[in-house]
Amino acid sequence: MSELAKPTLDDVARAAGVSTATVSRCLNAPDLVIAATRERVMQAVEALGYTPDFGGRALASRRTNTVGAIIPTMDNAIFARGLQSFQEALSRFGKTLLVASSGYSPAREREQMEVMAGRGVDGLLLIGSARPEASVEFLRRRGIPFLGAWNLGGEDGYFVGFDNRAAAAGLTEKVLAKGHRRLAMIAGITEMNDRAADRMEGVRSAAERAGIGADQLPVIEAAYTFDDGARAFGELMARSPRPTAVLCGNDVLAVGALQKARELGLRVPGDVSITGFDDIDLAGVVDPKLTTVRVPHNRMGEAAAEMLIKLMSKQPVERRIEIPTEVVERGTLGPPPADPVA
Amino acid sequence: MSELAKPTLDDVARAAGVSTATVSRCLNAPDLVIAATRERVMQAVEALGYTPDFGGRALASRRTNTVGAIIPTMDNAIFARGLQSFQEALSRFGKTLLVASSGYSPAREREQMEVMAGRGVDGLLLIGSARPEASVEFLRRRGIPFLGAWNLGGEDGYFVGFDNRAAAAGLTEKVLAKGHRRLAMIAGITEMNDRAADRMEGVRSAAERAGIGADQLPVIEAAYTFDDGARAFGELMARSPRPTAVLCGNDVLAVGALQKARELGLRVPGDVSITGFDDIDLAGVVDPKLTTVRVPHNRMGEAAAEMLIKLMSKQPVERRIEIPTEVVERGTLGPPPADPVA
DNA sequence: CAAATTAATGTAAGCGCTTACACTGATTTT
DNA sequence: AAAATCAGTGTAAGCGCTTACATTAATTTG
Repeated sequence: MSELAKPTLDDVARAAGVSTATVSRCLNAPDLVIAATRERVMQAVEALGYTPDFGGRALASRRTNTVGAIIPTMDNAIFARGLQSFQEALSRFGKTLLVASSGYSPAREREQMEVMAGRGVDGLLLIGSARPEASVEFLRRRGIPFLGAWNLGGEDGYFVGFDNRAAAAGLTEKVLAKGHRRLAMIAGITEMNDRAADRMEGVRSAAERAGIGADQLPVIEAAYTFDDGARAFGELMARSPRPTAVLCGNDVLAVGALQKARELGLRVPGDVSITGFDDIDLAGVVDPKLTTVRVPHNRMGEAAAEMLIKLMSKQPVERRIEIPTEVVERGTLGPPPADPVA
Repeated sequence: MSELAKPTLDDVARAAGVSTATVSRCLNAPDLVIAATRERVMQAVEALGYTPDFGGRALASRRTNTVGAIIPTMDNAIFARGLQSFQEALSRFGKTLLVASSGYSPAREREQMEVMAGRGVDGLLLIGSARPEASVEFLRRRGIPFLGAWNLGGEDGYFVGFDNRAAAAGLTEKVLAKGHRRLAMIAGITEMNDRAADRMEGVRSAAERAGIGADQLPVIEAAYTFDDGARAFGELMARSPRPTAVLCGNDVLAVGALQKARELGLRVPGDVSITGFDDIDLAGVVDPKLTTVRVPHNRMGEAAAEMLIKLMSKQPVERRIEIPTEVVERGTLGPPPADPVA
């Protein structure tokens, strides 16, 4: 219960009858110390319940063993899952994770970067590549290695993620293959969100290749909630001619759409097909189960950790690691109705 | 692009023509510095792109403005949501969040405590109160203020959370009020998880009060997956007499149960009622929608941040803050069938 | 108006640690 | 056997910051 003064290196050194340098070496490079001494030191460490002070260590060694992550929000299964794996992997390397959230705002992301930089993070995990050049420049100036995750970025920088565009195109092709010609899309908000933008691009390009121009492919952008998905779906269904397949930018929107369909008395996939993206838990639980794209966020989190650690220790690294995705065909995609509503 | 040497307090002081002390004061206690000087200093800060070094600051001030959280996993909506709110609230107070996960293991939690202590966190968020006394003692010795969240603990310590036991009892009473007498429960794993244990206790005690003894209330503990919920539900349905209502320790288990019910050709709630706990997104999406207990994790996260900050600054604090929960009646609870299966 | 008080800033001593360098004694090389 | 090398340890100089105390100038007080 008594609040002991925290023991310092000095205390340990005195207790073990050695210099502080030797204690430090025992902790950081045990091979440099002869076994007998080391043992004596370790006993003192144990006895005093010594744990090194982070501040002192950071100051002296210019390293923090801390990695930062700035994500839009943890309250979104895809980030939570990826982050969890990332953290576990880091932990295995003895690194600690500092978390901040940007709420999808580049300005807030920048602020958090400064916080992280001030904290002396050895490396930084960011989401995607859509950010002001000034933010990137800031990190470069500071010499902080960083990584864009969740998608594959542009010309330079390091990335580990998914080819959202190709995946969306692949899914669209499956939809087209079922015979659908009247497609529509409920996209996530694409501004400053390259995942959402890429997915939209993917759908558009595949449609284009099938001779369906952008003018024939209504797209509504919707925020990340069931309600927004439902609302957008309602709008699309009010159009004439009515789309026979609605591709959604993520599973949450798709589930919202699905609920709205039920509400409108439309059968899925009898009257209209719906697809999602991400394959979060939800996707397998709704009825019918969602046809979607599986995006293995946990594998990505791990790969990101490995990559960042290499980057931090100046080991050679591939510039981008693509984590493969996979279309999961379940119940919400079928052929278009024989007599679509004009 | 060039990797500039990070500017130090000294650089700023020189640029502004003042002492380092004055610069430090500008940053930490601006009132102590006359406006003109302050302005000059701030300009220098701006011009050099100075950000204070965390290590130096921590070392000199014996404070880190860092708060740790050790949670079982972020990959669980209830923790992710709470943690997100916690982090946002902390951020408003200028604190940064260090995250570690225990994977539900007390040993691993203890390890992470030591990591956090080494990092000099000013305070620590833990989950629940089920942990070895030695772990608690460790934090006390170190003088690290800490908080149990997500449920209300025992004799001493600070808590912000839910009365899981009372909430479970309340839900059980609603089930009983529908006329059910043959209850069963699929609980979460209760070992070292007081939330799961409390929920089980709540159900048991309410049943007891209604004259249903523990021997008449089959309970299966299941891990946190759909499959485990489904499996447990299958086992319960094979019993004779068959339960008419299955109370689940969380929504994930309940959804698993629901799926299994469909698979078995049982109507919900016609043949059997099912209830969940937590009211995560899932609950409103399945068909029929889940009757469950709403547990406002975001409010809890915020309350936890406020409480911990008070604790850290030695302000007076209530020992426990209870966040109210609420039964949400939706589609999966109905009266028992007229002719239950013996 | 001298003395006392106050306001603004400077001086300098660490905070706990790492690490370059120095030192010692033992081992290897020539 | 002297010289060179090396392993094991100690000495001590910071790392960048905060803050107690000292100093100076401005203001108030008796």
